[in-house]
Amino acid sequence: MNLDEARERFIQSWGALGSNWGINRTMAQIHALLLVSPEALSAEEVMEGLDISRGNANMNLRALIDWGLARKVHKSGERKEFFIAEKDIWRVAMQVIIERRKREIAPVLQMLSEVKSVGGSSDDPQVQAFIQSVDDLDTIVGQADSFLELLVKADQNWFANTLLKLFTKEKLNN
Amino acid sequence: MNLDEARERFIQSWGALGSNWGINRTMAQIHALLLVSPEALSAEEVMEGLDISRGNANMNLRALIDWGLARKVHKSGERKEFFIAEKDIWRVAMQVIIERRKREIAPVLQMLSEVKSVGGSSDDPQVQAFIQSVDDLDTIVGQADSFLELLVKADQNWFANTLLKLFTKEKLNN
DNA sequence: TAAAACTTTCAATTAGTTCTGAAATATTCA
DNA sequence: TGAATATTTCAGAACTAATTGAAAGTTTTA
Repeated sequence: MNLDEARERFIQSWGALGSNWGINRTMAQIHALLLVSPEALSAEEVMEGLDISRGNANMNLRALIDWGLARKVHKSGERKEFFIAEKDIWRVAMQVIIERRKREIAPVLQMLSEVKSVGGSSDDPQVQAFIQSVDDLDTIVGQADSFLELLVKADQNWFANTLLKLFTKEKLNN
Repeated sequence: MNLDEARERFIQSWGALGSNWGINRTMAQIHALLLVSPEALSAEEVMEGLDISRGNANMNLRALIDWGLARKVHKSGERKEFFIAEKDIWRVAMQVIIERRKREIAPVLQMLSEVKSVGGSSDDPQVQAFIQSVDDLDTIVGQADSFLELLVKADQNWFANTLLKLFTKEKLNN
């Protein structure tokens, strides 16, 4: 496999992954293209590299910047703006994804606490069963929420060192 | 709020959550409906309960079974098949993680290892830089994958007690 | 075995999302 | 300032995913 083929394959795959995680395909592809480009690229170059329209390139570059996954750089003597990917993608990408997930969970926790009020102290077994299910969900969704919250605060080194080592130890002990 | 309203609200919300987590809305709604139904439901009942077509119900019930989130049950004296959801919500969460790992993370790791082979031992700085980027990603994605694998092997109590408590302590210490 | 009961499939439709490209706006240069 | 260059916007087009419903397939019963 030569460099161009490898880049192409990488960009395609990364795009597919992104689209499964709530990042649109083109946005993820632009991100991939910037990641594997040693130099900052102009909007023009992104358009050509991925064969997309000016509007599309512009919109998704802006979205990437919004998300903190890319930024504009200025090349002296150049009039155009250039773009590079944030290389520390753990910090940024994970942050973004985790925060998104948290935002999605919040309304569910709200809903769960609301529906628990159903029927008050009814002893209808249907109601009992429903409340039981909802309680279980509430527990686990709550745990997921706390966990995500902690991940948001964790940084890459903390994750790599503390967490992974801990897991290894735990696993060996059991 | 009465039981039917609560169920309805629950089904809607769960459907919305699912669609953000790689499970399509209808699939998640069917799962929710089965979760809050004390009895197993027939395809017919699912269709009526969610007001969806026969084909849609069938396809998504099959998908749920595929994902290990529901199963068919047989009622004696009945000719129809009935469906019941996995009620242990921890297992549901783990099952979703298992499937998504298989479907999404595995191919990405595969791709990363393939594209790393680019140019063999070339000392072209372009190639070097590309390999560097890919290596970084490989590390991160690999760590995330290992983490998920361990999580899947862990049980809920372990997670709730050890992991969450540990995180809390870590956070306070830093 | 045949008709009834039930399940699955799939082509066509509908709904939802993303992309294009040309026009409008903004910025830079001389 | 005004011509050239660069960026942004957005309505409609193109594309993708989800859904329908009718027909084909399968299993059961009598």
